[in-house]
Amino acid sequence: MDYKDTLNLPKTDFPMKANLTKMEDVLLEKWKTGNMYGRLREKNKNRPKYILHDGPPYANGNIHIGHAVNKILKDIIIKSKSMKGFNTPYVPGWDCHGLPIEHQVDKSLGSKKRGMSRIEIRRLCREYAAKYVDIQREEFKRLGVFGDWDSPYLTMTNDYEAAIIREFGKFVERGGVYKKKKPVLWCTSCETALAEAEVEYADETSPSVYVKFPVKQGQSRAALDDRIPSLKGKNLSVIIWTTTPWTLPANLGVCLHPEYTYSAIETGDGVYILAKDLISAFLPKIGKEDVTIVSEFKGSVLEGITLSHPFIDRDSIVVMGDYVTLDQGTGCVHTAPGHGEEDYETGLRYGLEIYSPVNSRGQFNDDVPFFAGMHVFAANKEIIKKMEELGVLVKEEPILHSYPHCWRCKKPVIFRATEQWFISMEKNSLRERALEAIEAVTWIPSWGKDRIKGMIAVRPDWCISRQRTWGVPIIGFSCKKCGHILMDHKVVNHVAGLVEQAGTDIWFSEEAEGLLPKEISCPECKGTEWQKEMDILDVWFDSGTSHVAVLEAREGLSWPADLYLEGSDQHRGWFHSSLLEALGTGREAPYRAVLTHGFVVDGSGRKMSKSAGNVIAPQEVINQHGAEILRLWVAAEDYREDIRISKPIITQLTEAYRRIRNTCRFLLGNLSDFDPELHVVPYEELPEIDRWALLRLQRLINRIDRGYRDFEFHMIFHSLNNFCLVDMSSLYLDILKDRLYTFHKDSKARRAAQSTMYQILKAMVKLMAPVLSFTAEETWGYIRKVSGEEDSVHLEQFPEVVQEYFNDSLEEKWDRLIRIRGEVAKALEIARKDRLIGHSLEAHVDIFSANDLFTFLKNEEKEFASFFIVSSVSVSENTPPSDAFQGKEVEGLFVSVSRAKGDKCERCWNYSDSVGTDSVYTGVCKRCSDVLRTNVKYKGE
RNA sequence: GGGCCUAUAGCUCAGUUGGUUAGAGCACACGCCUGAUAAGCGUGAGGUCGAUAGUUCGACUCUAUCUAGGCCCA
Repeated sequence: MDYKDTLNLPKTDFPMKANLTKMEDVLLEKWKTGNMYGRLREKNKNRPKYILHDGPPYANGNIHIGHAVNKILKDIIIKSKSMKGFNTPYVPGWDCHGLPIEHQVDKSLGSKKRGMSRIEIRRLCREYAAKYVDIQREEFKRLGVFGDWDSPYLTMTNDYEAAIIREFGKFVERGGVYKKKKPVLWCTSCETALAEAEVEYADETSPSVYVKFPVKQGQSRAALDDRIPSLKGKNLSVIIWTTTPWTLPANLGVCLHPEYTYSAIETGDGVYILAKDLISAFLPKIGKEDVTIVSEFKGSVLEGITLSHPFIDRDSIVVMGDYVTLDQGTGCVHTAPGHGEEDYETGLRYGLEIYSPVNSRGQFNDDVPFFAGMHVFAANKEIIKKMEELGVLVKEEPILHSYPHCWRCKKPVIFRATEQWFISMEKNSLRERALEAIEAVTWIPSWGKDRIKGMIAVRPDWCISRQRTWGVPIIGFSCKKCGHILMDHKVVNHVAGLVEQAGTDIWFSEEAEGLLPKEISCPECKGTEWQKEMDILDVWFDSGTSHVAVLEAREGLSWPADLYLEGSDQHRGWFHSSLLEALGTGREAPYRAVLTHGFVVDGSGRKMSKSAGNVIAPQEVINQHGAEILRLWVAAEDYREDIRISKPIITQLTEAYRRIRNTCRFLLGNLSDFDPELHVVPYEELPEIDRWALLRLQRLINRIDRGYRDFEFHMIFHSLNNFCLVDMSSLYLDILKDRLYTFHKDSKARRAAQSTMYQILKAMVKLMAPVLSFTAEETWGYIRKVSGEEDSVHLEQFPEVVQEYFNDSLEEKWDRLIRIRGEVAKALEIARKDRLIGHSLEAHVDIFSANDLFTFLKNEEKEFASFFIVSSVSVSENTPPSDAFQGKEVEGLFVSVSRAKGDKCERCWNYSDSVGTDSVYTGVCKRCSDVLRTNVKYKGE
């Protein structure tokens, strides 16, 4: 007789193999048609809000793995906060303006761009951005991210652009904006400013020159002589080295490192000053082998000394800068604040003029002696000639180095100071207030605070102007008559009103008259003719205002955000600009907490790059394994550090996924005939092992709750994984099989097991829902609901811990029992090796012990057979046989394994003497025949 | 070159205020089972805790330097 049909084997349609890509598509469709996001908002509308404000990705290209990490983390937080009882609206956004898009449009236009108007180019940029918003939106949705995808925020909509302009107006109103010269990369052939992204570096030969800057007689020289008497009376010059002789007419200073040692050397052509470490490299240049060192001193000694410009009647001041290096040259850096980034910074520090006597075509202005009208590159030769005549040229030689070139015309570019717009860090104590505001924010991890503080503390004023087309215009007007800049927030707000209706295109289509309020005259000269500004705003200003344009403006959201969550590069980016924008307009920090994640790197910790060939695209993982695996990966990794991804890591996670899935499947299969409304056995009546399982579940709930609370999602994955594996699969569920399969279907013991499993399954599925959103939802669909439960797990709340289930003595006792079970397993394994047994049910186990341990074990004797999954166990105080297994971790425990007595029950596979005693069911044990007889009775009724 | 950060088994992670032989799961090896079956169970082997020096009775833990890597600058 085959007894298999008389067992209660697991039964479920829940597939073992997920076929995730397909299942995910089905669920995405279900969530879409069922308006999942809308239902969540409706259900939670009266709950306290938790606002995670989305940092806008740039609307360019497909999403990469970093985007996926960011959005999945946000989604996990949104979903977990929602299940924790918060109302969690999530409005995704995109950053739509800016150079990279304009760049792409330029590229596709090629030479056609020349004939096009700004309006036309802007239209193409807008279309380009809109296209990628759509593409990325679909890609983000595919990840299973819940959000208001139908109405995201875009920095290029009229209302958003108007908000940007009003915010700019607030800065104007508070006097925080000013206009000043600053050097920018400039192409003299295209006559345009270039961004760093628009230059290409290529090797170029330049004339490098060593030039004497004579120390000027006078007060500063006298002071120097006092400090270093050995220099007194000497013909003293500081020697500079530069590869751009054409910038010498704009020289206003010479920069030394304050800490380096400089030497004054006697050359026969007067005393030269240069860095000590560079002397040996310098001497061959002047054809010397040896020189007398007159004196040595730190660079700081020379600070403020006045030098004479080598060929113009002008002073040059010795300044200090720690960016001076000893790689090459003389350690004395020619400084022209109008022609270099570092020079500019230094110039600001020392109050030097930002002097740049070069026009847009690269020609020297008329006020430049000798070289007026000459193109700067052509002037190099002439300047060298002039210096040679004057005897200030020490040495000239060609040098091959990497030099920036215009990406379009391929010609070398220059640094040229032009008028730029700035937000002052000092006006209204912006820097100070920002630093204070940082203190009030929770930074996770905590070092984020130091990082952003360090940046805010030293950053220069915020240059907000860009000489570009695709962006929000800087609302500024200058008087055509006297050049006065109109700084009036009322004017700015007037334009904002126009933009709200017509978009920022109106700035480019209308003349100044059409943009200004009526009857505006110049406060300086009473002129009424105005010139509009053509620069646009830095895109960081755009995204930096999102807290206003989105959080303040949108119904249902609130200000400030509870959380900003982006990669750690955003300490300089969005966290930074948002903070300055908010403080600069009189608010506090726009976020209560800032969470940062690391960057995705490959399996060996290297950054991903096309050239290294180690890029893994999210689409690749989704198509091959499913978005769920990507989500699990994000949750499994400690994202505060670099996040590694590789094929083996993904493989490992798919294995872990299967394990979790299979545990759910087993639970479902064994609950097929369980109706929670009819069959629940109350806690008090549960066998101890079931109560232990529920206790473990409470621990899991606690741990996972903490994991979500502290944003430590890898704890969640590991806890869940371990719970499924260690507590459930290999222990509880393994032991339970006998009870579930062989006991009477309606027996209390079996219903008790099912009651426990039912609780465990439901809790597990809820706990994993924010991470394994698809699988949890799929599983939820197979779980029998009780009234009041939702059809989607995402509308549910997390399970609450039941304090009653905690029990220290129970926990202690079971820890001990599990350790003993481990010892028995070792003994069984030895018996298996000796071919005494195969399956553990073929074994009888004798346990020997004494004293307290014996008492403890004797008490549990009856439970041990099922606990160890063997046929029988006896506990005795006798002396163990000499070949007994001695406990390794449990002192005083001896285990002896023998063949189980009796025959194997054909039904439950346990060995017992009772097999064959029943007159009808001859092949089974007493326990089974009892069940079978009851079944017949049931059937007969 | 500067600021911030990271380094524990092949992989993903634990490791409480410095205190016994550094833990888990996966992967691996060997075995069992065939009533979770493209599943399940057991046992085992893996680590001078990136390197070096120091503080200490004692360091994975504290300090310094170095190496490798990441982000942001220059």
